[in-house]
Amino acid sequence: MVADTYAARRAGSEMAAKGRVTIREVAERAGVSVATVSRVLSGNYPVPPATRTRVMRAAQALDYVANAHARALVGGGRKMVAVVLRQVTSPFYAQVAEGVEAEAAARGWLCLVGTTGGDPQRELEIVQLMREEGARLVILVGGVVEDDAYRERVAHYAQALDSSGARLVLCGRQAPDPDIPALVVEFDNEAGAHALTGHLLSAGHRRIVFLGGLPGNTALDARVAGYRAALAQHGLPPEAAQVVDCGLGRAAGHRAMAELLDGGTPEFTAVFAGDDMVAAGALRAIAEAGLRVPDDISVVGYNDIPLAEDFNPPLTTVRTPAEELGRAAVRIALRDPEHAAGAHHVLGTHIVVRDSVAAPPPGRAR
Amino acid sequence: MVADTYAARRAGSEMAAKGRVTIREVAERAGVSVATVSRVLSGNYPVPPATRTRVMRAAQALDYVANAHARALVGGGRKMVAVVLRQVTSPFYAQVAEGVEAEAAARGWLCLVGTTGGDPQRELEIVQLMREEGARLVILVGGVVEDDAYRERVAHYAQALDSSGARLVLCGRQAPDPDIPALVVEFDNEAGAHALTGHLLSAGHRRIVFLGGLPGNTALDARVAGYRAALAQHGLPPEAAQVVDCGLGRAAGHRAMAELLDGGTPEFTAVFAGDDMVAAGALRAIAEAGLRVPDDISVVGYNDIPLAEDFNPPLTTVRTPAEELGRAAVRIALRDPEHAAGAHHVLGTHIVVRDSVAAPPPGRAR
DNA sequence: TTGAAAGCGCTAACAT
DNA sequence: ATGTTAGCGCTTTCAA
Repeated sequence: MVADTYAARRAGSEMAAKGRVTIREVAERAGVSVATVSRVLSGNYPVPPATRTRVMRAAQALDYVANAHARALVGGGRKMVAVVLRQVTSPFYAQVAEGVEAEAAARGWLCLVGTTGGDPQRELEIVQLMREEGARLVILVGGVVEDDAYRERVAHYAQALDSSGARLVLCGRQAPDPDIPALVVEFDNEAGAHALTGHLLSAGHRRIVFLGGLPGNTALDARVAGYRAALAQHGLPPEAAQVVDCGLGRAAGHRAMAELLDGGTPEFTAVFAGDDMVAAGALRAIAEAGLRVPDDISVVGYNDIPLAEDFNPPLTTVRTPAEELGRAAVRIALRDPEHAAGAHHVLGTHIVVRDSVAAPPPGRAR
Repeated sequence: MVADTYAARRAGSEMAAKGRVTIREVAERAGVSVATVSRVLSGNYPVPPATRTRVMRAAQALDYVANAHARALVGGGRKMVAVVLRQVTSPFYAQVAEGVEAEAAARGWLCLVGTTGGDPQRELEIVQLMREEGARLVILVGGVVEDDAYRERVAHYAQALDSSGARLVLCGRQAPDPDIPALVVEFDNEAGAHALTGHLLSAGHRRIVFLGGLPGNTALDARVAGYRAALAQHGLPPEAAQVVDCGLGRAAGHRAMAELLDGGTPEFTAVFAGDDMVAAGALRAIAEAGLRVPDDISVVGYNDIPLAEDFNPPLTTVRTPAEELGRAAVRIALRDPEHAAGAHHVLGTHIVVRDSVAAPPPGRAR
């Protein structure tokens, strides 16, 4: 009596071996050598139609799939790009990842995704893993607090990757040293923030708080710099700048805004949120405080995530073409590998005007 | 005269070979055999501290990283799980992917992500790729139109994966046949839709349109079924059900809603959107038509994506714990591999009440 | 305690 | 036109 388990059934027909079907089994079934099978499947060598068909049939019948590891071992590695980001659920990061994946797939490259949760230690592990896996392109996405440890880490990644023929791309963060063999692709955050602050200023606002600073984070620091520069250019004193370093995320924006509103009607008339998620939190806190946007307070965000248009009210923000950032990263890195090292590309951004900005309320202007 | 290029510099110190550092180089530097190095690095074999240190130092100095392909070839493959989904920018899918990634990472597994854009052909290619790559777990995420071609495809995936010792998990979609060696983890869409429709009914609505049907898609079909069942249970005739098969996505929801509103004030008083993105589009169209939510029309969505709370008004919807879906998929599949095949797990959902539902306007009730 | 050697599945010379 | 064979980098017996 034999139990009719999957294992038992599997062992039955086709004489299927326990593990995967190998090229040798295909060769046997087709009555040729493994070399011939390899040639047929690789398709890079002339093989007479007759044997070709025999081999294909055998492969099909056995449902053979090549072992990518064995192939990579002898062929010098598969074409694979690795994206490393904080989290995939951030709309902005997700779009970048999608861009990378799309561009990679279009060129027949594989895409590996790793998330760090913002932990440098984890980032290091992931990069190591990607190296082991033989990724030829490692793309680090998103801003980070740039301290000495970071600089050293990135220098090490770049050197290590470079010495094994792989390439490092920094997406939305800077290279600690221009001599490092890494390609940088990012947005001009300072210019974007400058323009956006200008938009607020033009509407008549003078007391604008920047919500979501993150000292050391290059992306946020650049936005803060643009904000300050715009204020200064408009003739306002340095003290006019009010930066709340609450960090990013909807929850942080909500909490910080609630605190700001705690003491009754605030002095400021506009809020520059570090990104759209912060803006979402701020919007919510303002509504909870019984204030209206943009009548009582104007709010702007950054990134123009897909749902920014659905906020209440639709959010005025800066469009940073995230998917294009991802696509550009792989396109540039792959187009001209040699020249890419040390290169620095900046992608343009522009303001998207919607309904979250109005003139400050008469009583509180100035 | 020698150009001081990176290549030249690299060739200089350390005698670094052109490619990656291999175990042999480490062995040479440490003055031991490759076997010893392997034993030290694997750590699964007693090695005297003295040699151990020597080897570690050599590996460190050379910045050695093992070749995962070679390791996989001899060691039977790395622990890797593959997630295949339509796109990463959908908030719902992104959350599922994050859950999978998190649970996999926590167990030391690697996570490969592939996107299909909804193309069955591409899905097939990706699954093939994952097989080549030696994924031990392939997770297909999201609903699909379930036709004969689909059934055949999935049966083939499952059989092929199973015969090479890998496992197939269907996340949010059904197995075409319970005998197929695949694990299914999904939500009870019918129950969720039933409850949500009941919520609308309790508020006094009788003319509710379902926006976002997608005939053949199991997830949507189940929601429609729940919607119809609730209507029937409330004593309404079958004709009371009005299903608009516009498919999913914000754009589709917007377009379909705009059309519905084209002929002036509509007959229906509430909208059941197929998911939150459709709801976002519908909300927008309603606002553009000069109508208010929930005063003129009530709207509900499905999935409770992270930003549903920020819609205008905050959206009443069904919470489907997407990240937990992803985590559960890998947890269950890994916990009891043998028993997982053919198993079917259903995760609970619940309504999240916010501000997008009110009683129908007096003049239009009934 | 350590080394030598046999493969893992595949490709690419090199033979025939 | 097709077969034989030498590795790719690593782990793991089997000896010493």
